[in-house]
Amino acid sequence: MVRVPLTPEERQRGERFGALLRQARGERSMVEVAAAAGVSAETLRKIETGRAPTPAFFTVAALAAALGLSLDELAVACADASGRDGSEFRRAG
Amino acid sequence: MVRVPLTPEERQRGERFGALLRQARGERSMVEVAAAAGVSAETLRKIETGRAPTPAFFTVAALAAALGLSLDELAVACADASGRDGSEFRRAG
DNA sequence: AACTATACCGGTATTAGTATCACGGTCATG
DNA sequence: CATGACCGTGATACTAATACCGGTATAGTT
Repeated sequence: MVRVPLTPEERQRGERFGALLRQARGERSMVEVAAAAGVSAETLRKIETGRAPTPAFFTVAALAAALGLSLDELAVACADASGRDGSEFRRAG
Repeated sequence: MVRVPLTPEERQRGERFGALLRQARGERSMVEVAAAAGVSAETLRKIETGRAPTPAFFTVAALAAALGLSLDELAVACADASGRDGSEFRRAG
C-alpha cells in the first residue's frame, strides 16, 4: 500500500472546504475568481464541488487571497464544521 | 498539454517553503513532527528539501499546526522572500 | 568495531490535482 | 428559431504528491 486513497472523512472535509469557498465567492463568477487567483475555472469548480478534496497549498493560498479569506480560519472552519476530534489541528504548544 | 510542469520559480518557492518548515522544526526530529502532523517522515522530508514543492493544503495545515505556524504568514513568507510581483497574493478588497 | 538514532537518496507504486477539450443550459440579440 | 456569449459541467490527458522499501552517511554510546 503505497498511497492510501482518500478516506470518506477527507472527502467530506473537501466538500465543506469547497462549500466555504463557494460561499465566499458569493455573486462573483468562477472565471472571475479563478482568473484573479491564477488558476483555471475548472480547477476552482472541482475544489468547490469537492471533486478535488485536497488541493495544493498554494492553489488554496491564491484562492483565499482572491476571496479575502484567511488560510488559518479556512483550515479550522473545515475541521470544526463536523464532529471531528480535532486532534490533527491542535496547536503544538 | 494538459498539465504544465512546475516552473523553476515554483520549485524555488517550494525550496523556500521547505526551509521555513525546517527552521520552524528546530531541534525536533522529522519523525516527531511528521507523527504529530499525521504524515509520513518521507513526506515531511520531501517537503523540507523542496522535492515536493506544492504539497496539499491540509498536509501543510497539519504540519503548520504541529509546528505552531500560521498558514497566512507561511504563504506570504514564501512569496515575499523573492523578487515576485506579488500580484497573485494581493488581497481582493 | 558494533549498535542505535537521525537524516538523505533513489527507486517504485498508486492515487489525486490540474489543465485542455467538448457539451448542455441560460440570457441577450435578431 | 438561430446565433453568440457566458456559466457551469463531464470526459480525458498528463504531472505531481504521498507512501513504502532498501541503501548510505554521520554522530553518540559502549
